[in-house]
Amino acid sequence: MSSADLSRRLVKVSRANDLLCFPDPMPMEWARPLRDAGYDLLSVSGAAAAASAERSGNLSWIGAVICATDDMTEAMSLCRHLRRREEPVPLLLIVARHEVAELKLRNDLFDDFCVAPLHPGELPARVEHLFWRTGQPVDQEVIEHGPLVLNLETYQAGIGGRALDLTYMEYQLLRFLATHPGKVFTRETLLNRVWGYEYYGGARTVDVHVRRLRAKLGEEHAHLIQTVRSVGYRLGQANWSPSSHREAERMDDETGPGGPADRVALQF
Amino acid sequence: MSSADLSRRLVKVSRANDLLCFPDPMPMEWARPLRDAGYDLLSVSGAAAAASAERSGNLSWIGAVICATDDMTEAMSLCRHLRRREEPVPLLLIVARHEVAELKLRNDLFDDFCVAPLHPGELPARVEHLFWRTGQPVDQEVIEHGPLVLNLETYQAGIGGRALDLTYMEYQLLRFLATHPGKVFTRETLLNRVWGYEYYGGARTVDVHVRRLRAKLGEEHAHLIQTVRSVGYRLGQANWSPSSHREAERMDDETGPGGPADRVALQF
DNA sequence: CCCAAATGTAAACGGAGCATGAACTCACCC
DNA sequence: GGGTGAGTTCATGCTCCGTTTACATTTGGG
Repeated sequence: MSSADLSRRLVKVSRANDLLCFPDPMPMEWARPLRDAGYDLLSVSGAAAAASAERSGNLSWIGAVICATDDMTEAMSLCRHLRRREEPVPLLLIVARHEVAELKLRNDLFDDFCVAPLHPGELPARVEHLFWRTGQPVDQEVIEHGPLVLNLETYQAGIGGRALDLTYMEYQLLRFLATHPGKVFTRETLLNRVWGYEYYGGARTVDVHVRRLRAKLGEEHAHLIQTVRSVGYRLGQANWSPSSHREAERMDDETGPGGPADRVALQF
Repeated sequence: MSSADLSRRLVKVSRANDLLCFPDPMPMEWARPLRDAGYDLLSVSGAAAAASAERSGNLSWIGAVICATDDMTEAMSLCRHLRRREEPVPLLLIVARHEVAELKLRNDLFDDFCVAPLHPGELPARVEHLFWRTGQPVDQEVIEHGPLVLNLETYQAGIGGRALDLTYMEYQLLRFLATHPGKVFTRETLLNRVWGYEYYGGARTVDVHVRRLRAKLGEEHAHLIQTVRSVGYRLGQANWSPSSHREAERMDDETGPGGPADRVALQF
């Protein structure tokens, strides 16, 4: 046994150092630098395995390193599962080069990511930084949109000071809409992003959940979720020209009526 | 100003995103993918230069990408400076491989980091994720044409600061015309491109929609959609020749008030 | 000035798309 | 096993808006 192994065991006594890993087994290429940095790895084969591990009371891990280079679908499923936990843990995703562009709309599923192939030192450095900053108040823990408040840590929601008693799917749907206020999402997009890519169900499900959300928001705020006919739904009175003032600086030599000067930053 | 510049100013799909960069100039290797992703780069040579830029009121940047591969000392100095700002901005650090281990003790100086050399797509993806998790609103994609503003994400439209309540087909038609300003489209072309290639319907449908659009644009802006007799419709360059359709039609021999410089050659 | 073609205008029909209420499935718990 | 609550699906009615149709108006050529 190396001295590194020994010190890891000594450290572990005082602090839990377990990282949840995917897939099972974790490729040695990444398992080794993590182990060398003093972490213990608990590999799981997917979301189901993680769930059963949790049910059996094995909840000691303090973070997750998910490798999505081989099975992106299962990796994303696992990410989504981990995000549902009452006590979310820092989640690091490893993706292949050609899939970097795919991350764009899935930012909510992970806290940090690596691009494979990567320098051995990067992985533990990134985990370290992740743990450091999750202890910091950098990340937003609430989403506010007008009278609407979503607490991402406690999975609570409120509107106009009143608490909203939302179910899980209701919360997830509202949260997703609220993370991109104003943007219109098709039902299909919502099913993919909120229900999951492996979900196959009717699009009317979205309608029903929107309806329940509106009911719980109350008549006063029901209009926060707007229907865009033939397209989908969006949250709220989107202020759709917040960048106009920046644009105006570059267009100050434009002539003619209706120029940026008299354009107001409107909110509807 | 060239005609190309004019048209670019009138119509653009904008993501106004200024990033502070170090060093000056930013290495093309990283500047290019960031520019390609729609960011504007403001390079500074160090903390002092950033400070003077701030004093001169140039505070438009919304994030910073600091490359520490060449001058780690100055880079760290710049990081510290940015951290002292009243309104902190997301800060991404680029370090060389052999310096990854150095980061451990400086976690507080940056929000995220990259290890050089890196995949070109990683940089914008990381910036994107950084903005997402720090709660920065991602700028919306809009099309502007004079007083007309179309928000592609929210399916909203406005004219001269006033919101336009458009139906789905109205919006799609206006959007298509606005993405090719000045170009004349036959009714058949519009039916194909806006309604769909498999659409079989009367050409008068276009007329009716144009009429409704003009009505909603208001008398002041109704001329934005111009009729070209025996041909079709176009979204006009009415800023400089609002009085006469005839003049706009005969662009070949025109000697009008706008001058040749303003004549837009760009018919795409 | 007249006529024909092209376009503007108004109204009405009909269907697509959505809200709504209720029933159904499934998991979990006492 | 009954009960409860969440998620999903189904059926129905309704509103909106895209399309058509008919008619008025404009345009341009002879």
